[in-house]
Amino acid sequence: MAAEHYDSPDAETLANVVETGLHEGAIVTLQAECEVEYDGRTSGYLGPGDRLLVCKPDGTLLVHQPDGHKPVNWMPAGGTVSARESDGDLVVVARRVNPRERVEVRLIDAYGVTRYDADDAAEYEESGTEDEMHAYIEAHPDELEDGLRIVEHERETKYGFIDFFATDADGNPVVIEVKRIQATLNHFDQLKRYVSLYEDNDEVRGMLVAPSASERVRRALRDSGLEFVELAEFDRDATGTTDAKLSDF
Amino acid sequence: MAAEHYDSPDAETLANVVETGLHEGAIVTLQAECEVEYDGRTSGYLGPGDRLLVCKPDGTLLVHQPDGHKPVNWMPAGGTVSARESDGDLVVVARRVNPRERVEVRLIDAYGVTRYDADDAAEYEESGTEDEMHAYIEAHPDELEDGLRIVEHERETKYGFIDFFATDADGNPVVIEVKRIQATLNHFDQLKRYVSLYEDNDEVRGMLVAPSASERVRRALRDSGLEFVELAEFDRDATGTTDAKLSDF
DNA sequence: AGTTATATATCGACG
DNA sequence: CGTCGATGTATAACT
Repeated sequence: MAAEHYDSPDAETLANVVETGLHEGAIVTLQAECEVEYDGRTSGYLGPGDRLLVCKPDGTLLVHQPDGHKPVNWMPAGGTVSARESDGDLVVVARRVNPRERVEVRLIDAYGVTRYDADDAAEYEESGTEDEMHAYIEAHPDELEDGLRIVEHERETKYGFIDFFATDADGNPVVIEVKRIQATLNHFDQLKRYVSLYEDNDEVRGMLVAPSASERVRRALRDSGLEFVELAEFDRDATGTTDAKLSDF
Repeated sequence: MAAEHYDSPDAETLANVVETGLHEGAIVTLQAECEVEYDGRTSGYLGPGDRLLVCKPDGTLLVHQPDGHKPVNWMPAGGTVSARESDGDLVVVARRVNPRERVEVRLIDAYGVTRYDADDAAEYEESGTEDEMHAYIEAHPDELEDGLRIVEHERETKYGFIDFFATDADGNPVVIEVKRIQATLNHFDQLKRYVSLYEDNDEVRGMLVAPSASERVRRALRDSGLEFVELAEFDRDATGTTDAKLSDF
């Protein structure tokens, strides 16, 4: 059996399942009333309540309340998760060094614990990312503007990487920043920063490529002499980078 | 009992526990071999493997692999999670409308399922956030520069919100952007955008306040005539906004 | 519902 | 190990 469950475990069982399970590469989940302390980049306290704890062998710890996508407290992978008894209660502690931080969960009442020896070699295959949008633009620069020619992809400058450095039909340089999602003011900022590298050249153009942009962003671009180009849909298959086996649904 | 566990559940039991549990406000966790499809903002496929599923009554669905902080697939709160039989397998589907997206998990082999009627009224109390840093600066502007006077907090402009609008000892205006973490190029961008609103006024200063900044960011600031002010530690208690009951540890 | 900015963001790539 | 930029970012605040 890949999963072993214990109902209403005592502190000793809990400590054993957590410590041994994690050491042997299993995921350990607990249902328990608990209180939580965090100290690190900020600090905080969560009073007693029923939560779901997930401990992974890579040092990940998640504390989930009944609502919401994000764990209320957590530790990312890379640290250590351990369990010890303290005053008859079990205390689960997750730590890491960089940055130095700690999550401490004191279990008041454990309803259940499950050791799960999960075997998973699969990797997630994703399609429609910004990388694919780049590949599509590189293959179809005309979609942005007639006569546009890509000169360089990911050009490094002292202010960061420019998505595309191109030339237009008249041979003038064009700095291009590409976003997969609706353009924001920060994206405008980013483009402006890159264009500012060439401010001694009046001929240089700046182009923000995205599926959409708010009126405020469009105005900011206009005010700075920059351009917005809408690119909503791009043929994901045409890039040749997709190989996910998606069944039809 | 707050938690009910079923070992090696059949598809009917699974469907019942998921549907009934979620409907009645419980968290449902599953250990199962499964494959996952996502379609929405992007699309993707995850081949068969052992994962932990977490379903919450608010429509949250999490699919966790054995490693890593982030779920490999998920649905945020606000949608619906449902379970149905298909070809003898159980299929868990999470959907939402805005944006329109769907996660579909086909269970190949379920090792265990737990219904958890969690009761949690506590709220997380946090200290050391950027809000508190703002409160500290508002109470102690001298920490940034002698004679500095805060004129306005969160000033709205056509290009977004300015953290602080202030005047220096000489009465010149100062635009201040505050970051709780090390300053990045994006933060520099943001400050520069706000300062650009006053570019007709040569006297206006721009100040980026953060615990640290990379050399690249400092150079970018210098090149644009903007200033960096280091504010690493601020007395969290002095702001009067903390009321978390942190036990000493 | 749309926009803006924050986050204990996390994560990956690159130097 | 630091820095930088993407993320199906999620989330809160405000319009």
